[in-house]
Amino acid sequence: MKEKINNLTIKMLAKQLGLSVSTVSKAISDSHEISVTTKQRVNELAQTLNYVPNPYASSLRTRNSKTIGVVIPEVADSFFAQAINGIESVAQEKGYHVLIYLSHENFEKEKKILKDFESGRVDGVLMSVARETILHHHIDALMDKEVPLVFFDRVMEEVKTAKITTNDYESAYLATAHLIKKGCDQILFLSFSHTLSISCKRLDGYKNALLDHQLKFDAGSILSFNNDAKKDYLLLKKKLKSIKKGLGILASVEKLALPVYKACEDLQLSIPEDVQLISFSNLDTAAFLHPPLTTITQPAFEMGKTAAFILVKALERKNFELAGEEIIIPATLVLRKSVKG
Amino acid sequence: MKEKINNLTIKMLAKQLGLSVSTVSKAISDSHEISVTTKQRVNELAQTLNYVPNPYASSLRTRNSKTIGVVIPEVADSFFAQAINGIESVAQEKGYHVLIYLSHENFEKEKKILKDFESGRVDGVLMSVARETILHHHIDALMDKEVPLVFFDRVMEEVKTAKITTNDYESAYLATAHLIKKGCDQILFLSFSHTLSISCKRLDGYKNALLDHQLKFDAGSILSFNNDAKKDYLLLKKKLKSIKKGLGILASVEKLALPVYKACEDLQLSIPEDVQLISFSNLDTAAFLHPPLTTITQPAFEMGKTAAFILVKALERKNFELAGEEIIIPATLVLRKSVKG
DNA sequence: TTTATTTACGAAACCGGTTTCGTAAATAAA
DNA sequence: TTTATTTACGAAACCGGTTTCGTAAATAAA
Repeated sequence: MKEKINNLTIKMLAKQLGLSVSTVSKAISDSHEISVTTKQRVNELAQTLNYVPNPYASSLRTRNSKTIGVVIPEVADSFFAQAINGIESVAQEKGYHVLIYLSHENFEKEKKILKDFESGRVDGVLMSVARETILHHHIDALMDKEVPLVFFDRVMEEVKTAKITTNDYESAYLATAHLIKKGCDQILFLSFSHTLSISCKRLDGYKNALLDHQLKFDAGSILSFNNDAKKDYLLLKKKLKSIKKGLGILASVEKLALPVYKACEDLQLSIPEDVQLISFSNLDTAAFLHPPLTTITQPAFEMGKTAAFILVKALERKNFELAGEEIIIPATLVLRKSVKG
Repeated sequence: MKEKINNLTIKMLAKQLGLSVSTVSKAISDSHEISVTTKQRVNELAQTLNYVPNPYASSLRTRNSKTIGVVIPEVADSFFAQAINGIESVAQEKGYHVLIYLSHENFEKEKKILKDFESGRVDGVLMSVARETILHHHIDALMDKEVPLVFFDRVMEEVKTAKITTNDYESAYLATAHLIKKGCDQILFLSFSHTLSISCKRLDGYKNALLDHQLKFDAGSILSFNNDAKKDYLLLKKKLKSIKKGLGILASVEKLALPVYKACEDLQLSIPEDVQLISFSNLDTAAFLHPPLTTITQPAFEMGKTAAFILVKALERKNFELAGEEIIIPATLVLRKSVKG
């Protein structure tokens, strides 16, 4: 750790210009109190001396940091990567900085992250909750401190704030109905959580599609993954072994699709002849998988962008109320060969 | 923008405890100057009142922010997403915060980002340079301000600082040799840049493998992509049309692999019968593409982790010299069916 | 010409921590 | 018992901006 060189400050500028610190500060922020001539002199010197203001001094006084915190479960996932892109696009345009935190699906980590935000480190928060998160007192505590928070994708219904989601219910319904239409009389639902908003809605869509098509819903058709890749894989394989032809599978999140490919390969089951598969997924490679994967593709970039946009609006408008804002951006079912034509 | 509630400060704690502000500050930072009894009293009250110190006040005085800046070209790319994971793992462990910036391969954006870092916003920087970046005065300027910077993957040779890379030359050589062994007498090199460190090294490996195997290197075999997906695709298709059987392709970055699949599909060329393909890639889905893609898989997580680790070391040790540190973590050639068995 | 207003700036307080330096009281050394 | 040292704390300056309030000089209004 080297000690930093004495940086150029407003004080030094002021001295060189024969002006007061306050005048220089105001000149730089283009205050109407300062004459055009003076502003020019100040900005010229600032330019030539390469003056870069200290953001933390400013943050301390003004109580805002031009920084937003993004809390997501993971980053190596097409959906979240694309969502970050969307978030960055508005952050960059509006001059905000983006702090990224990963909860790794862990409630304690998520709590710790939000706790830190109570310090005033960020002006606002964009968040997609962890798989483990059931309670929301950590979120409430943050919002009690007047830190605006916008959910995207994985929301907590009980928390009164903006929520940017996809039409999870409808998409799952549509996908399930599609599988039924293509001849599946049993459909496995690969579940990632019993409690996450997206999981519940997708499960509901699946259930209701079954019922509406005179198929019985059977709890045994829900296969719960537990974020332990190996165990989950064995479970899946066991399940697929014991199953008859005409099976459909709806994978409720992206990461559950590849294990199906793998298990089918292992068990010499053909997709889509033996098993038809649809997955929620934003994989670029979906079209080139073997066979190409039929996906429910979420508008990830749009969702991130919208969430960031709403948040920035809340930060910049005096009386913008987040509580009402619930925006649903529809996903699209992209038909490919993992389901019969 | 709501005005923030008056936050709990050290001053208020001090008042309630009948102590001075300095004593409370020292107690909280566990200074040896303070008695155990007093520390306990202070920490107890801090706990019960939920005191969270203002990081910007602290940053301002101590001149460090416990924040590192990460500058990458894009995030929706397996390599960078995994690298971020690696970075986050050490940041989280060591108590650093991660600011993310995307250059979108654009030099001006990269310059602007680094310029902002001259403000002292971050303690150190992790960076993978943009495609467009040729000059490095913006990096020099930052380093002149004693902000340590560590390159990973895409480095600037001329800048004297730590560099975490893969064995690009060897990997490309190996892949090319492998294609030759499998019967390719012409090999296309799909290039992403003429100037990026990784591109040059990978090209060199390719060239030398050709020469060492008595194949002539032909400038016409380098196909330059220009970050314009549509044009690039047409270019590729045109090239593939005019080519005889026994072709090999080495895609020098991940995003150039899918267009090959697409073009081959369009042109009814079989991989690997007509075209054999190897790509630098960290795609999870590589094994399930049609056909499975032979990849040079970079240790993305490790690279991010190592880069962050070295940076933190430089931040925490008095006289740690980054200039010498050049760590090369080898990639692995993963054989799959896009090359003949 | 006198009074009111506007313009353009400066002094000083402030944001909330950290650090330096000074000192009374307690303890150790002579 | 006297002197030196250590312990445990506090006052005040400091980090580098921003903001409030005050005012001389210039200009406008009466």
